[in-house]
Amino acid sequence: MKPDAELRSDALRNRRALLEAAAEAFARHGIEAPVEAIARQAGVAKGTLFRHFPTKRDLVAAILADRILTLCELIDEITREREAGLEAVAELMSAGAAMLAADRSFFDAAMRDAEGEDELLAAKARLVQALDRLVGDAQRTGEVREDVSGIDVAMLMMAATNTCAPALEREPQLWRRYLALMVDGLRPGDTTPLPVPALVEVSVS
Amino acid sequence: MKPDAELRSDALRNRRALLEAAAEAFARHGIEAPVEAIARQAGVAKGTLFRHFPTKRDLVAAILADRILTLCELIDEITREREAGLEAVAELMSAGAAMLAADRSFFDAAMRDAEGEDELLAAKARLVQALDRLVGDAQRTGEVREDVSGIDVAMLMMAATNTCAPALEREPQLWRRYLALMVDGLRPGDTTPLPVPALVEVSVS
DNA sequence: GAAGAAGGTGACCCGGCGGTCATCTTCTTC
DNA sequence: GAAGAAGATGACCGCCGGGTCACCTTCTTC
Repeated sequence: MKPDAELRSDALRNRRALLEAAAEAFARHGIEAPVEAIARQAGVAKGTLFRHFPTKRDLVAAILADRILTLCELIDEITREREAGLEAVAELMSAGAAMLAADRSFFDAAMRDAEGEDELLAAKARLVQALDRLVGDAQRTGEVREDVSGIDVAMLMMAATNTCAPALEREPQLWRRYLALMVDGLRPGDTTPLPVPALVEVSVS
Repeated sequence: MKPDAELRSDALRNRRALLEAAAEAFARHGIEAPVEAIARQAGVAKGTLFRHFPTKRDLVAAILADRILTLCELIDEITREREAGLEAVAELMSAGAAMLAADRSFFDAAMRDAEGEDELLAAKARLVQALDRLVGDAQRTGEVREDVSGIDVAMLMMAATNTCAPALEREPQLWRRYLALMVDGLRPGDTTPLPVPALVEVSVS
């Protein structure tokens, strides 16, 4: 996709409206939100949407990349302002899980294959790096067990919200319960040896 | 649906073939497996499927109820043959998670609203009861924290597999890693207070 | 303000899927 | 073995949703 600067003024406006409408639609209805509805919400025709994003997949990827970078910035902020340790990890997990809970499409999008979507792959790589640093710092304080990685933390965040997803309307905070249990599973001490290595990257064929 | 005994012999045969084909199709392709393919696999026409199960939903419910009752029997067996404690709970979680990992439709089906599907509601109720007993026994030994319930255990089982689901083909055992972390979260001792009460029943509008 | 390029439009196409029904076949019963 | 009830069939329907394209509109540039 062309850089924004090369776009005509009306095209740029439409592109932004589309991204905004898509973000809202995906959050509310999940990744299945029809492109037609997104275009209508943005005040443009379907053809316009497909001019900016040749496939629905591209649109999803654009929004997901943005979300992931937001998370990265949050990690940087926590790293700067909080003391390293389990609390810092828990704070990040809580914020990330809240984002996942507020956006039905986030999990689905995050776990999809991102092959060929460079922007998205870069965002994911940056996230994993930031998470590993946060977790590593916490491990050095002795507050987090040694055998978990940044990706594990991401997986647990997703696990806590995703399982509650169908119940979110009734119990919008339910994920906090399971996140707390999972944070307790990160403590060192009396632990079960982990039987399988963690994934190396968060992507899936 | 009529009791089997009242069915004509050919109808009974077809019904069984349909259930078998559906179980396999749902396990392999998830709940989205088209009814057409199920009918073909069972060697009957689509109309026949809809005679036995008026909606796809009914077919899913029938299979799910069967799966849930299998889990119940497993719990009974563990209760009889193993000593109560965290190990017993972990064994059940492992078996349940393995079932979930082997059947892409299990989670989706389990979290759907079951309103009006009496057979299914009964099976779910029985499962929750059995889980509460298993967990309660373990708590009495002091090996499991006091603030979790049977439903929590079910949720964690689902959380472990569901989050790995997109990666299952690459890493079919990955769920074991997260299940182990979650089991460690069930230990008493240094725990975070759980911020939200557990659900009372596993069903969702 | 003319001209052409960039962008916008929406009717249309297509494939997939759940579900229906008039019609034909098979089982059961006496 | 006749009759009728129960069951099976598969063409058909309607809906949905992603994606296309020939044609029209708007912006930019000189």
